[in-house]
Amino acid sequence: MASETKLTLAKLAELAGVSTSTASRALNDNPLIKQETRNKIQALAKAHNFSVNAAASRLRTQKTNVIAVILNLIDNTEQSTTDPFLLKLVGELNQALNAKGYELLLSNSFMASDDWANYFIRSQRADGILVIGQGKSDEKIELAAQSGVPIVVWGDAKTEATYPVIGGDNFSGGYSATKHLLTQGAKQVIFLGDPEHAEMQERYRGFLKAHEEHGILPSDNAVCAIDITSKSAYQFINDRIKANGLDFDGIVCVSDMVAFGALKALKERYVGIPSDVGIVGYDDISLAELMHPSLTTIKQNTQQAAELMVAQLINQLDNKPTSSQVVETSLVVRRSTKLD
Amino acid sequence: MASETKLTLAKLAELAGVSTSTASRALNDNPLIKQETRNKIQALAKAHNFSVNAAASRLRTQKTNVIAVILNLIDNTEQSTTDPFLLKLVGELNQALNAKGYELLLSNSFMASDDWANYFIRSQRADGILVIGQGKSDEKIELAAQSGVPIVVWGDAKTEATYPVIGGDNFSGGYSATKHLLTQGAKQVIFLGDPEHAEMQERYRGFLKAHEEHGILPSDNAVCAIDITSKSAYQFINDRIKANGLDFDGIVCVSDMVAFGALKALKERYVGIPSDVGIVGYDDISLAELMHPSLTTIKQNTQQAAELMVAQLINQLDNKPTSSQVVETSLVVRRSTKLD
DNA sequence: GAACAAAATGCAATCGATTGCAAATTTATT
DNA sequence: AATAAATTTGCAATCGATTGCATTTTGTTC
Repeated sequence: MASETKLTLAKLAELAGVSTSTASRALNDNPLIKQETRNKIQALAKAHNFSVNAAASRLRTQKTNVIAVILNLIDNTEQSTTDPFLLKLVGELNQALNAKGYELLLSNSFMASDDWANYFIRSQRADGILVIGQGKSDEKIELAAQSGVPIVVWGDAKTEATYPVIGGDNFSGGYSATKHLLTQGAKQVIFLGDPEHAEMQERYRGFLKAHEEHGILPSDNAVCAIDITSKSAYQFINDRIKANGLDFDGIVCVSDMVAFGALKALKERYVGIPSDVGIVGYDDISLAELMHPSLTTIKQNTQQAAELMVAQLINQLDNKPTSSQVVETSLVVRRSTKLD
Repeated sequence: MASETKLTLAKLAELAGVSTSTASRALNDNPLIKQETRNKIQALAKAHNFSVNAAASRLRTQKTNVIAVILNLIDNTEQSTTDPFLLKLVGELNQALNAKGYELLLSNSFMASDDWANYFIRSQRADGILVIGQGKSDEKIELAAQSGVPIVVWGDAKTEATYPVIGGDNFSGGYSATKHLLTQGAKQVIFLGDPEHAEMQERYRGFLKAHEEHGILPSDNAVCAIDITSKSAYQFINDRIKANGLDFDGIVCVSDMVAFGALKALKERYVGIPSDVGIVGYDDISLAELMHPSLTTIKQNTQQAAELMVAQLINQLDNKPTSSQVVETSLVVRRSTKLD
């Protein structure tokens, strides 16, 4: 139905009886233009439903006002498409970016060649990159960062890196989850998740620290390296009990989804929770409190996370100094660990 | 560090000793150019990490290869940022779009003025729009569609509309959920969700049909219009039982999240599931089977949904005829309704 | 080797907005 | 009233890739 020919700035200017330069400046609220003129042109633009051609504007200004958000999936797990925590974070990033006048281009690490800097930035598709997840290796991230591209990563803030990393305090998260279980009287706590990832590694360190403080040695097979999915967790716990019997009385999980999988396996075997086994999740997704029993977990403030990430990215865009930042992290005690 | 000056097509052409036209055509694999030349230039581009300036290309070609995905939130509920189903759909859309060479610009209905056609399309930010959710009113959608913008909506496919709507068969979903409960012997089934929305309305019709077939009249207060969140559901069920006692023995929920909220309330009151109350969800999100008891639900094939939406959108972009489409919908029976 | 067809390449205009600088207009100053 | 200063506005180049048309190169045929 584009009945009239396309409305360009030039045509709008003509309608207003001014030059395109004036029109352009007026729309951008440039103080060079008399207030009255600005008002008039802005009103006219609104009346005619005019909106600046983004492609042309980006070409000319060399700025897109778009930020690429990359879900950095871990190969061969489908964590990201399923995990509500990550998607929640995407939602929060969307809000935070919009608040600062940016739009969000969504990608995952499977698409978009391996050279992010090239694909997103040099091609002028976006001004900066937000990465969700460090993955097992950070080569792609490092590569992009090396080439001077504005980039911020959600991961473990303690990571030594050339780019800022925003993340919860994983050490303290792992520590307080474990300590909580030990304090409740657990003697054999297992760690459910792959300590190879940067974030998990820190949590595992916290796990060890808590044990140390309690003067307890984790059992030999305390570390259970599994994929970060509820399915893996379910299978693992099943197999473990089948093979060894119930040789643990507490579980520290690396995500709520993992905890749910474990919970299911335990319930099916009529293991009492928390009487026989206490269980702590990570993330505090909205379902955690809906579980039965409700899930004790480590809460990470996603809204704050998103705001910090965006703030650090904007710092880079403005050539200001940047730094890694830690997001609030706290233990939320619920029924999966609490014996009334 | 962008040490060298920015690499443009012109510079690349110079390096290759050809004109920019040839370089451009070579990169686009235009058969006008000798195969040998094409190979050479493509190799050179790769070697120098060249990638075409998207802004310039979009300006010239009048095509962005970007699709805007709008999470059409229902005012004053936060359904969308929390509901895993919707976010899952976004993930699937991302895959489906990428497979067709499009990128995904994420938005929600709060930002981006009210005039979507204007904001996204006329401004040349995107070539088309995918809307997730019809909301309570479709004015914004209708407005955009009226102005001839390529647009496809996830909602109820039976909706009479000028734009194609992709959705599950809500009537049949509501019907089979209800029928299943009645067949299991339920006498007083309630409908948990707001029948004002197009999708829910259809499901409610199915609910009525099933009752009719069983020769049962739904009770007066069978319809429970609540927000589509687990919290509302939890509160509602709590209040209801407090006020009326347990005056129902089956619940048809409009989403799994709603079902979870109801489930929690029931469990806290030691209502037996499914012995006292059977419960059916909708969507089959990954957590449905992890619940205890696992949740009987209506599964909607999100991958197929995404593919259909993208296909219909591309039809519009190609000026081919389009149509609303129905996505596979099936009852998945689990423990929340099945008395062994 | 001339004549013509086919294949390959290049020229130059174009997409639409922005912005440095120059020009025109208005206001202030003496 | 004349000139300087300040305020507004307009001219024209620019961002970088694409493409219709013209031109050159290569190949074919007699």
